[in-house]
Amino acid sequence: MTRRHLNVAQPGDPALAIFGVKDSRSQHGSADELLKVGALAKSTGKTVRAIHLYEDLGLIESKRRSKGAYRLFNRDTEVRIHWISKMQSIGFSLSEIQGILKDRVVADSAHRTAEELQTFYEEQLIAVRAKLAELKSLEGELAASLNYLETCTTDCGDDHAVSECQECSTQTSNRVPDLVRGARLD
Amino acid sequence: MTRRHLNVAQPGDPALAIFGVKDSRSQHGSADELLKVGALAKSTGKTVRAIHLYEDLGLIESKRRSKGAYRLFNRDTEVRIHWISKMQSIGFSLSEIQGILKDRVVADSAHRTAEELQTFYEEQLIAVRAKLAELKSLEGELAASLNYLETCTTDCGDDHAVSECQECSTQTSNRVPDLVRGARLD
DNA sequence: CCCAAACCTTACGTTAACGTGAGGGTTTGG
DNA sequence: CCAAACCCTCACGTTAACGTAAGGTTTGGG
Repeated sequence: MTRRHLNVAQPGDPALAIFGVKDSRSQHGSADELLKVGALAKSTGKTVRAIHLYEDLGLIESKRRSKGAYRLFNRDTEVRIHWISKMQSIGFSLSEIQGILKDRVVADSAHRTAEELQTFYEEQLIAVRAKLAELKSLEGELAASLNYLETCTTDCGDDHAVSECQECSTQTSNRVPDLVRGARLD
Repeated sequence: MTRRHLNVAQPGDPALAIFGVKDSRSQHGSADELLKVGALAKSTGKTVRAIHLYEDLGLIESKRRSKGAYRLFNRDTEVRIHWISKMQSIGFSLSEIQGILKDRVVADSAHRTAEELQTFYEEQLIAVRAKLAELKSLEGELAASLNYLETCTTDCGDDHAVSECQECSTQTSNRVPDLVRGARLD
């Protein structure tokens, strides 16, 4: 009872099934298709430790335990973990992911749950678009810098000391890309 | 001499000036325009501690110290720090940023230095484009999920238990967006 | 000249996301 | 049925990027 130090959704919470799935893949495999943690780790590219952590954080849940207390997961957990990986690689923290999953309301109302998810994903969409904008801007800056540097390496003629770049006569624009300026020291 | 535990570029390294700047802003203010750490912090939105850290990591450098050892930075450090912030917000770690700055070769050859930077930025551009692709994919998934959920909240009619979503007859597609599937529990 | 505000160095604390054993059961192929 | 391969539960270690506090010096306006 006092064992869990982490913010975990009550283990007693009914394992909510949210939004229908007509998709066939998710309905099969009732009992035998269960994975032990090692197999799950291998198939998801995560470590056993990571999977344990995710469980502690309430991000995943094992269907049941073997007689010897081995965790047994069903296949859909792979989907969940891949999703987690994706979210992570995009910049979400585990606690943010936790937030997403917790957001699946407790009240057993499909409409309310759907609305909550909608609200959440709308916010996420805005955040994602902001990140996209930033990255695009960086892409542009990188391209500009490469362009600038290209001129340096092809049009500059004889090599010279870096300090002489101060009086460069090769570059036509007087605009030095931020990524070049930023990388400079003064 | 044994005081620095961090990977710092040799303090003795000549403060390299890389690539010319015709831009007027960077040529002015010889001595009086210096900023104390507090002012720099305020103008960049960083904390004093962070700035000290950046200095220890060799990401920035104070022009000189006052008689009482106060750090005095020149204006261009603001540019550098804003650049650092941008890089961070996009997902680069301080040590990666360190890598970028270290990459400004020691050999005093403008051509070689330019080539190094080029190589580096080319890699970065690829990485950035990969991240962009991932984010775009996520954007699409979010949009699809919102679309799916929109149908739930508007076309579904009477409210019902979440578990009944399993036999949904409202959704026309049999494809449940990953972000909805991923958020489900089984 | 005086004192509050700002700065200095040193060093321990913190959150995140696992890594890495320790000590001890469980499974399973041969 | 037995050893190798897995798994379990603690629980402390680690890296990153600062936060925070302690104890002392420097600045600058009144």
